[in-house]
Amino acid sequence: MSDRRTRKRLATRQGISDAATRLFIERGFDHVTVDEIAAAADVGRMTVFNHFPRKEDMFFDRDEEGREMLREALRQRDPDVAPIETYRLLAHRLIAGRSPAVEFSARSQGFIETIAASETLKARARAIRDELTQVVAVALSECVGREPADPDAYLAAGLLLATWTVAFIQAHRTFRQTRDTEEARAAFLAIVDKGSIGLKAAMAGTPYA
Amino acid sequence: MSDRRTRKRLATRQGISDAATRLFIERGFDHVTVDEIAAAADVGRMTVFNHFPRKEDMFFDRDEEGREMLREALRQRDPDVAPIETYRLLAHRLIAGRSPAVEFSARSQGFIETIAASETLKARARAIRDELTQVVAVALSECVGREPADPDAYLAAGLLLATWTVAFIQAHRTFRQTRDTEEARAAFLAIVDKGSIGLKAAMAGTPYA
DNA sequence: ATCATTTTATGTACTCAGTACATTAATGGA
DNA sequence: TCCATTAATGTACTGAGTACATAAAATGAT
Repeated sequence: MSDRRTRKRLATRQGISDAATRLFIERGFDHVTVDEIAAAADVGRMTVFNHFPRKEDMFFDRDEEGREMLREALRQRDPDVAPIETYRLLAHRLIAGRSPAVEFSARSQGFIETIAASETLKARARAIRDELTQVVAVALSECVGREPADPDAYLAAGLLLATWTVAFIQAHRTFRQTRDTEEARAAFLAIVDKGSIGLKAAMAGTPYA
Repeated sequence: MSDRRTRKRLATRQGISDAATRLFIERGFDHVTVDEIAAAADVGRMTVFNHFPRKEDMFFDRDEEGREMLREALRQRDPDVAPIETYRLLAHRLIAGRSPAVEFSARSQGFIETIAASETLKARARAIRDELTQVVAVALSECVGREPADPDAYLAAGLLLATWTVAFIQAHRTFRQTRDTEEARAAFLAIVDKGSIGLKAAMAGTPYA
């Protein structure tokens, strides 16, 4: 088994990502050079680019998990529950389960502020949001047996991600002002629920609602 | 009057933007250098950066018009029509009026494909979408006399821009497949109308619906 | 018209992300 | 141990964007 190899490779990768993320949060994304990251992680500059084609990839290193979560939610859904309702329930489950994906804490605040301070990181966050929209659209259409390019699925996915995005941002705003995690969670769910009402109305008559 | 100065400045700016856009569409955004743009526009390289801080600014040179249109729609609205319905009517008006903002033609197809082929241009397109969302959220809250950070306004704006974005993309897909402008227009309005139903449901009980 | 002022165009020299390509070194299997 | 594979690294380059200085053009007042 060629295991030590992969373990070492992953360790190197993690070391770079950790060093980079720490530096980004400390000093801001745009005030950290790749050379400094390489030095901090004690690797060569090219090793950094070997593992992370773009500088911002070191910060958003776990974005595949989000995609997988959204796919998995529909894959394991209760057939009696409509896809859209499944996603609403997922939001509640993530909050109840203290999922890091919707965490409102001093730590997550640091991440958010780091992103907000950098055009590059904001751009990547938007790209990830678009990817998630695609994932949901495809998962939705597949889930009800429609073609992958079904316009209804795209509208549903767009509305869903818009809702979650606004919910996330507003919840973080709430947390910033109140420093109260529970209040932020409540704000998140309130907006998700409100958006779900709209989503269901828009999808009335389709298999998604 | 210091008019020739501004006229010359604007002419220089327009010349750069025109040359750049032509080259971008011809050869792809990433295969055109700023030096080539400067040469094509017959100006110095620094003049390019003087007018356009970012390369992609030369392509998206008229994005302020979109913001102004969305603000103006609410400013001049019929008080008997709800803000959300105002935006639905705006979409229909733009289509009926053959507005370049929602044009489906071989020319617009060229623009879209140029954007789709470049991560940088896609990133800027997403940023513009976010800016439009902000504009709508602020305009909406202002329009009904709520605070500018009203969560309902942000949700409404998010859902609205999500709807328009999906409508625009799907309509362009329709056009690409059918080459039929009218069919693309119909697809655009169908999705906008469907989204509006959801938007109204989500905003039920607020002054926005 | 001429000169001083302001604004616009431009040149020089730099930083830094990202790429192409070559090379070294570590690892695993035979 | 020797060979094949893969990871780490070095060198040299391209091209966007910045800082700062300068030239050139337009303006207004005299």
